[in-house]
Amino acid sequence: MNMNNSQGLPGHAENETSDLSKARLRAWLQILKVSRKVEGELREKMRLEFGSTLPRFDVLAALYRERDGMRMSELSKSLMVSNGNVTGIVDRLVAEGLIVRVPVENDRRASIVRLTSDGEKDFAERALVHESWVSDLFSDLSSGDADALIRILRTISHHNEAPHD
Amino acid sequence: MNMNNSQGLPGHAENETSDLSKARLRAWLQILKVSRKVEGELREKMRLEFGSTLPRFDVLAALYRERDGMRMSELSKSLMVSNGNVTGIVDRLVAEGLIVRVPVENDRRASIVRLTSDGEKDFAERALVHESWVSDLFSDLSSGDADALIRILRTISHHNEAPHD
DNA sequence: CGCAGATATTTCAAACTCAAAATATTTATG
DNA sequence: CATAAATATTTTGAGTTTGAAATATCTGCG
Repeated sequence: MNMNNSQGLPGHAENETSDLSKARLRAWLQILKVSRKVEGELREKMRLEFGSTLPRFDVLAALYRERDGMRMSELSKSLMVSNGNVTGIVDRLVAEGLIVRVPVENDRRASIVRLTSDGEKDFAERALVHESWVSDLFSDLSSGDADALIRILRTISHHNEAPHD
Repeated sequence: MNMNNSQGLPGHAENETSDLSKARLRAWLQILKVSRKVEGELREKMRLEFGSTLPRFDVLAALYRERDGMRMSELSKSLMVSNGNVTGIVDRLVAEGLIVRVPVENDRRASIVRLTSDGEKDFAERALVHESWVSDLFSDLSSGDADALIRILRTISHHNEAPHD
């Protein structure tokens, strides 16, 4: 699978996992812990305050950034979830009148999803409240630590990423 | 909901969200991104290499740390998922012969779940491979950054935590 | 003892999620 | 043009997840 000591650091060929490997595992478990805790809190607030869910919020947020709309495949790629998953979320948001499916000229396979004016208005309000929830949950995070966190996490998320042109 | 500027820093009563609030939101979005990416990769490897799933691995891991077994409620609290959720996962692991339910003396409502010897053996092997996967995914994370990451994330996960005793 | 409230777990319905298969359409290739 | 391969999306089946309701049991109080 992977060779221990994959950075080529000096060391002897041992079979136990390295200290570095264990530190990385601890880091991952801590990410998971924070992620679950925060998601749990946000989900509950979403439900109580908006009568909605995180996945729906995520779709609205993506469409709010791309006001001209996105294809289903762009949405699923942007949210890092499966294609089939997005279909169901979009169905419900359409039923709620917050988004619409628009056929694409010259490609009858595809459709573009975009916010309705209701969806735009609703999301704009929700986004402000959502940001305040996050800021509250992260109120122990200083500006410097936030920057450090972002920098470190970026090195992880860029792992094995194709360099763009 | 929350007052802007909840740290009592100097500033004027403005309505826009603060730079700090935005930095925290970006930090949260980055956590979410890494978390989803890593979970996705681990889920796929889990499925291909072990024919199993992350939630099942998480339950086995919790029981491996508590060799004497755990109650359902302890499990769900430790994994930060709902009670009903654990029931289903445990049912499947029991069917696979990796764990057992043991009745609790003097409390017929509760049961204790613990690894079978098969479960213990299987998990011990899987845990090593799992650690190597994580270490590979985090191979750009230095020892110092891992420690910094853990420290910062702990300040977040300890937010609003009841002081013990 | 009797029984109200607390506790532990399961069941349930709805939503989310994935991977794979199915469908529909477009593009490329001979 | 025909049709194989590629692309975009939906459908499907299994599993996970939640929150609420249902069950079963225990505890404390009169």
